[in-house]
Amino acid sequence: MEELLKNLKISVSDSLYLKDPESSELGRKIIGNGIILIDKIGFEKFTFKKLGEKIKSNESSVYRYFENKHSFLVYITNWFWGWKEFQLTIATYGITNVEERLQKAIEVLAHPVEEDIRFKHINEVALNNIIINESSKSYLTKKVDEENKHGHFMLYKRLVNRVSKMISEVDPAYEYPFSLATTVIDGSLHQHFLSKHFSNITDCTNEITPSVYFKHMVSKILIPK
Amino acid sequence: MEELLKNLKISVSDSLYLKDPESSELGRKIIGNGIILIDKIGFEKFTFKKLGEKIKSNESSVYRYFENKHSFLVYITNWFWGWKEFQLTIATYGITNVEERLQKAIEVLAHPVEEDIRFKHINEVALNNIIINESSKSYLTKKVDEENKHGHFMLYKRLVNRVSKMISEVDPAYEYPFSLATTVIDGSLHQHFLSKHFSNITDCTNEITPSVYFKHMVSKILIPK
DNA sequence: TTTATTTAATAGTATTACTATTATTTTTGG
DNA sequence: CCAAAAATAATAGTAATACTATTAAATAAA
Repeated sequence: MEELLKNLKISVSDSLYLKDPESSELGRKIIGNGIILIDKIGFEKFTFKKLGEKIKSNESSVYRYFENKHSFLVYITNWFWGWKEFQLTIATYGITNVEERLQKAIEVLAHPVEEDIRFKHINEVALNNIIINESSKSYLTKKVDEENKHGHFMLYKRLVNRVSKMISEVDPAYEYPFSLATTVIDGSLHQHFLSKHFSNITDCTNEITPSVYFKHMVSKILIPK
Repeated sequence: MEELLKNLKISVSDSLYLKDPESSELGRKIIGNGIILIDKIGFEKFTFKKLGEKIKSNESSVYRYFENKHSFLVYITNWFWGWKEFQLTIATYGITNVEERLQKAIEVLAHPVEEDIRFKHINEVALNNIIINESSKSYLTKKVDEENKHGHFMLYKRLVNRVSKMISEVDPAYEYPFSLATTVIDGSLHQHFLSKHFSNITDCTNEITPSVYFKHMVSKILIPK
């Protein structure tokens, strides 16, 4: 099993890059170091010039892979959600009890991220920080609708669909499975942020993770058939 | 009552501006038109130069009121939360039944915003759009902690506190009143955004507003004493 | 009415977010 | 293994951004 998983690739829509970064060493360096750099200095201060310097390559080389830094952010965000869905699939595989499965899913979604040895060039912890701190900037723009049309948020939407389906399996009569799914997914990012920077307006801590809070929430809202 | 309320001023921490924009005609023009402009072109494209042109004044004049556009965003965000708290206070005043009061509070928080004639120079609908689309950019920065120390998010935090207190009044045993309060407040902004741009991953519509969804959620989670 | 304050106009700077061109290196296909 | 193609690196250039600084003109306050 572990061996089998070593050749995995999260496939991200090709409209998000000019040249597939997974197709070359330089491309993987761009992704790997770009994630570290954004985590370190923040998306606003991040530039392709700085990234070029960091990987001892050139600004223009980075531009050959991504149109601009916004596309880069959308790309790594998609990668993250693809990776999450993949984890969710593995973690819930074989669980036949629908309630138990949903609880497991929430745990995977809302628990703090740990390093994944299966993807060597990507630091998942740094990426998770980016998802918490920067990812909303990928859709909070005037071009959302256009980008959405081009499928730039597909992996996120697919994940929401999957979770909402799990919700409906537990309680087919519940009227807001989509909203609840997005509340859990995006809300847990937000609670992570709050526990780090605004600890006095959240109950989430290192012990009581957002996962605990949301599992409790969902168990109260849904009435198992 | 209406007459009394006409001289209201939402007071925003003075560390957020260089010169109080409420203290002059130009200042109010900056606020009023700045809100319209950000709503129109988005925060990234918004500059003080463009705002200067719009109000037929000068870029440098705007800089005498605000250090930079980020401060401007934090200022109007604070104004919004101050205004919301004010509305909440009025709407829940005199309701003695704690459950009813919390439901009313959620309604005020999560319902789409309407124009408020009491503040002539501010277009609350445009401002609400900004809160939905841009406000998270005010805290998703590398300087959050520093800014937070200076009290730049106080009005938001005060509102969360107030709502969490209402939650605890309904169910003193509930363990996550803060997280639930932030989930309702920020989650409803998010659901508004989704219903506008990602309608197929939310159940919220013009009829089923986030307010309906969150009122249901809270009623399920809390067990009235 | 003079002084202080506010506002407007102009100019200037470093950085950003790119594009374009050319040179050099690497890859690959016959 | 060599030539052609593709990828990468280096350099230069541009318009816009996010400011700062200075000075002039208008307005308000003492």
